[in-house]
Amino acid sequence: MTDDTRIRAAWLYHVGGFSQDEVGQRLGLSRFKVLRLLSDARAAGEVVISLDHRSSGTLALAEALRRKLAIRDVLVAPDPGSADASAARRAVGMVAANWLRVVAASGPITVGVGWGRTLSAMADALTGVQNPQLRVVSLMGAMVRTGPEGPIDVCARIAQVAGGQALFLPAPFLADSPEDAALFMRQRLVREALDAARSASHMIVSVGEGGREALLTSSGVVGKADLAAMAAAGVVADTTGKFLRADGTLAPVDLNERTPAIGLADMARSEVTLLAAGAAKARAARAVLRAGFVDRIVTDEVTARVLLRGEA
Amino acid sequence: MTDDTRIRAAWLYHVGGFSQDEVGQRLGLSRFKVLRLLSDARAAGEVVISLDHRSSGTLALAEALRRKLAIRDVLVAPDPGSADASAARRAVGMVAANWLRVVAASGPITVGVGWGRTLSAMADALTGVQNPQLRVVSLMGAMVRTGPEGPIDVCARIAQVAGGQALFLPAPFLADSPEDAALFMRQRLVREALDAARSASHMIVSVGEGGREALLTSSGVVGKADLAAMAAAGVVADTTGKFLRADGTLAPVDLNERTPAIGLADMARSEVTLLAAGAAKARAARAVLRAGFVDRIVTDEVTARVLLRGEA
DNA sequence: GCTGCATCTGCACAATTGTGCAGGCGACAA
DNA sequence: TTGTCGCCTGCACAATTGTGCAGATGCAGC
Repeated sequence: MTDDTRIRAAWLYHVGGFSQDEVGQRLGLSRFKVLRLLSDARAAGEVVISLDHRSSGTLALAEALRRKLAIRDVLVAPDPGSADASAARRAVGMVAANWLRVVAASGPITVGVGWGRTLSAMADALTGVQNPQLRVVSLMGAMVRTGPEGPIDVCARIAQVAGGQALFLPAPFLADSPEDAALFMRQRLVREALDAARSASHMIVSVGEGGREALLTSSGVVGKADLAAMAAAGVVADTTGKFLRADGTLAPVDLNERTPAIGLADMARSEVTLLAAGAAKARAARAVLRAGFVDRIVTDEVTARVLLRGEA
Repeated sequence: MTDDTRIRAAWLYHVGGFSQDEVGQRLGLSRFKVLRLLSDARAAGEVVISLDHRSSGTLALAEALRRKLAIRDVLVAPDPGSADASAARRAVGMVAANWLRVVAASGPITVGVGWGRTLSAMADALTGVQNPQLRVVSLMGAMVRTGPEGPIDVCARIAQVAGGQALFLPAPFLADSPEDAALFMRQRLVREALDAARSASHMIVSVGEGGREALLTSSGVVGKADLAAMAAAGVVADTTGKFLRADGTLAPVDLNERTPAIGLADMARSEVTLLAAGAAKARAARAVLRAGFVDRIVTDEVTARVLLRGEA
């Protein structure tokens, strides 16, 4: 009913080339109704605009960065202009989605995914994949107060657009003690999920800054005491529930023993794509890159420049 | 230079969410310049909007038609509204492109393609495929005065977006006599192309109405005498250089011996997708369907209804 | 039935986008 | 040097699209 007219309106407008007024006449709706229908359709992902990122400028930048980092592949989204980090996330998300569209297009394939706003943006931009043999596995435990960027949501949304299967890690993102985390990881169902994650040919993760304004902090997952421990241990980045120092090594904090998730060694065995959107992530991204398990980075132009400039 | 600013402007506008005015300020261009840049980018296929066609209405229609025709698959594009046939072609082209995007996504695959305005629309709408192992083969000979809808153009454009390989049939679409056509088909290079075409796992063809206003006539390929012979023999459709009667059998005209192309038997062995855009094509499409080699039809809502209503 | 709450609708107005056209500018030939 | 031809640029104006808001409508709970 509404579903139908929405799609019909979108076709009349985008393919038929009618004005919103004309669409309204044909469908017996007011122009305003059509206006809202169209924006709904865009929000629902029924209408997707996707664009090329291969300008000569970004290509050169990507190649330079690829050489410097000595990794397999670098994709750079053009600078979307605003300092607003959400624009950078959308840009990186779109480029990552276009890449994933090709990778996950067909055949039996397992993809491990992290969480966060950039991965959420990627899920938003992802369309046109139809692969029932796609398995999407969450690489870490779940949050409690979970928005669209939580581990479960991101994983489920990606699986859903492709018509594939989603697998979650049935454990909390952060356990109260290392012993509890170990207990969780011994559970049969958790082990099954972890095994699936370890078999993933591709992993897509993002990076947190480990700071005060980071999503991990603001979402209330890590508390005050943990924050202090992180600062003391020199944590500058976190991915997949692992907290790293600037040199890419695991920081000596018990947090690293308290997150049920796959380990860094598992990631080294898979083809890992790192999403880093926004220059504020540059330092953290550098730390993750130093850890040595990243095969491809997708980032925006500004951040790419910062990474290229940075020492060593 | 221009290439670069065009893409940059597109990102600022579509991803960054700036108005054309603001984009102009950032890039040091006038609003009008930006306006033109954006429409260029759309024309160049750097910006693509694609939309879902799965409304409940068209799904029901598709399923009904699938049962009636007893073929594997039916895709119905929502009615784009105008009686204008080019809108129908765009709609069908977009749906077909979305289907092909999935099919041709990866792995070594050979796809045979026909020609015409609908296939050209499909090529326009096709993006996001990146498969160097894709081989696109033209199923018939070439036209002389060839626009973007000629066999060579369609084939090359599809191959180009995917970064794959295009193979042409190095022969004219129509030879002067059956003997000449046979001579062409004995050429080694022609035989190679035909062999490649026969090995295609998928073929995508459209249908001509065989009438006066058909592209085949207006493009000057068939002359007056041939037209009369076609009328006398009851030709109502042509695909891939074969001219069919309403019952789906080859019409007794020497045209059928004069077109260097793969044969109907070859098509029966492959998975054939028929594109039929616009109700004017309904009769012709019916004839092709009766020939029995079609596995999937992509059509628009209006035409689908006509086909569904039609006798037998 | 009534009340309060939330959602939906369409309007006036604001902003953005698109178009036709006149002038400008460089290329090229005479 | 000059004419002229084609293309590009930006302007005035036209059309389309987007927004805030007031009233309408529906609906659950009393």
